[in-house]
Amino acid sequence: MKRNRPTIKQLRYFLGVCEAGSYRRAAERMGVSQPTLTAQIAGLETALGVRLLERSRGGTSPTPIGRDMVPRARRVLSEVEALIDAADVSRQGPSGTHRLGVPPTLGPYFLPNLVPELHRRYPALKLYVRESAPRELELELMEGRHDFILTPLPVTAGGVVVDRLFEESLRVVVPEDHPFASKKSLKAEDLQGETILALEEKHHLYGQARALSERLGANLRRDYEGTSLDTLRQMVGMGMGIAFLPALYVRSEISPRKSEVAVLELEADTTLRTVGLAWRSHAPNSRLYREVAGLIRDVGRREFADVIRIHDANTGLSHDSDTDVGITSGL
Amino acid sequence: MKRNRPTIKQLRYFLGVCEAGSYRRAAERMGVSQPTLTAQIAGLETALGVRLLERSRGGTSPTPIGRDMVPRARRVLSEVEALIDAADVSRQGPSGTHRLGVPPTLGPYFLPNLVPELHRRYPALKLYVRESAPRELELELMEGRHDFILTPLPVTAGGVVVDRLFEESLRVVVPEDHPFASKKSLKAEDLQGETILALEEKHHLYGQARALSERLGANLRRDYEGTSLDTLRQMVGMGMGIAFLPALYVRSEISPRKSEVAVLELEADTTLRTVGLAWRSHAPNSRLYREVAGLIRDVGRREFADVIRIHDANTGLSHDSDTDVGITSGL
DNA sequence: AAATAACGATAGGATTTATCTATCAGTGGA
DNA sequence: TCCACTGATAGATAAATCCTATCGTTATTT
Repeated sequence: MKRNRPTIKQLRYFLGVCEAGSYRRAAERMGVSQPTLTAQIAGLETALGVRLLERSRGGTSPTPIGRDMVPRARRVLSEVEALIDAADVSRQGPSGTHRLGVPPTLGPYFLPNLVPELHRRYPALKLYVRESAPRELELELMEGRHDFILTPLPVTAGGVVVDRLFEESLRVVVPEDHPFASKKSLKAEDLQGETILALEEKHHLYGQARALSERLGANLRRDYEGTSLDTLRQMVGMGMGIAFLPALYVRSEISPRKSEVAVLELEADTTLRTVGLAWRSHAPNSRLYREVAGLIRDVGRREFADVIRIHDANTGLSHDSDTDVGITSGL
Repeated sequence: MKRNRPTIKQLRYFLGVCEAGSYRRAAERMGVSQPTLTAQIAGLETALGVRLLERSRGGTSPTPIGRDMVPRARRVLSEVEALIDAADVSRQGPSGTHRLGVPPTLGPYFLPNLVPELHRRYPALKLYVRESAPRELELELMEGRHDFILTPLPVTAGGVVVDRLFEESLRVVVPEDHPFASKKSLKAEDLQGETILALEEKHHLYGQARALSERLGANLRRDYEGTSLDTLRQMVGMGMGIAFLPALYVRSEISPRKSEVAVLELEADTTLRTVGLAWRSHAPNSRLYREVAGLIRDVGRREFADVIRIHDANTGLSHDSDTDVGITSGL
């Protein structure tokens, strides 16, 4: 006696017969032949090793054990239906939980503007945002920890599609009692000899600060490194030095009035970092991610026109020319 | 593109690949070939119309939609496992909810002694007891409302197996102020001219009372019929007449001391009714029901030896010689 | 008592599905 | 560049599914 596993089909037929009260009626109702039901239910009975139906002249009704199985079978089928429904919803448009990796230097200041827009546009889509040091984002993307990442460019890994978004300028932040505090902008040579505070090395911002410091003849202070933009701001406020901070952060977190630091622009067009959206070139949702990139540009144009410079959408720029091919056609 | 329904197998393979992180590892782990997984999961993907896995060099991991499907698939499988487990339990021994039909004149007085015994013997078995008028029990058994019935004999319907259990004697119940009240037993001729109270016609007891009344020359009172043994007893207590009551009822419900009625034996060996256990001859659980019949006899011998006469087990007595043939072999 | 009707089971055959082995094609790392 | 790993594909075979037609039994009708 071969004891296979029950199949969904068998359970469907079983319930059909229970509801119809007869093989023949059930067969007609379900659009199959009566012998098919006989065979499938016989298969289910040997699979379970249990007699489920009591056959008689006047029809068929479940045995006591069969009666116990009816609600169980129903539960199986309803779970399957739920699964199919979920898939159907997915097919309508972007859905599921997509994991977005962001650098802590960008996420908290940009995403609050993006998320509501995204939710309005793709109601079935859930975004799971995780912060990681920019250096690690790229690696984690390849490892599959993120589905797509908001990351400083360039991205060096292969098999990754990158969509350039915008360039963010840096601002100079100085203590309120610093001689510069009264100025509006600084010339490049003003910084000579100043002490510069930076984040830890794993952050992209560290490299920028170091390059700028070297070029302008300032001293990068390495004994105290900030672990976040907020601590960096506080270190500046304490008079430990001055810092380069992303304009986006400055705009959303430092209010000009009640602040112990002053913000200045720097007259040097190299004080920028380029941010892009990146995903694995095999990701089945490339189309969605490209649309999200467009959305980010829109939000940037609308909300942050004064602090970032938006790039045009780049249709073909990628490290890997194969774009999305997938069943997910509805995107 | 053919959009079938997903199968349990496909879901199993899908979860297998998700857990293993690669088709090949999953194939090895699950004892199938890798192309099998490729084909089945491709089938699942087209069935759902959704891309579930992201294939790449380093292995395979679920897409965002696929991740949403994982817990759903797991739920389907665990429901199926629960169903299989339930069947396995059933196969160990009698289980499920069996519906026992009993006449109200027997159930409340006999079952309290049987049920605990039954539960001890078949822990997985649940008994759903329903009372019905004896006349209707037989019909309802055939209609499938009961799985087996405790019923007065004879049973006339075909396709029913009957196991005779015991004969229950009747007692005569008279008001306390009745001349008979001081006697211990009555002779047949004592009842001549007495007024006899009985239940409604649909109860088996009515027929017995009528036959006895006719034979002994007593008057059966038809203007007031009792709806239950208790009302009958009360009617006797009020002095409306005397009644024949089942000895089982009398023993469990009428205490000799604080009662407004007196109980007497009748010296006539026709004061009996025969009770049997009956079930449809096609019932897959005939074996169980026969065992229950044995159990009932044991309980009767132990608890009610003074009021009922137990029949021997009848191995072959049935209206329909075909006995149980079924998968339910473990009984 | 015989005909009728309804039930599920069975037989045989066409079709589809599931699975295997062997091989291919792409990709990342030594 | 070659090696090792991934999943996809091709072709063959075994298994399952499902159909039509028919059988055997039982309950009702004539």
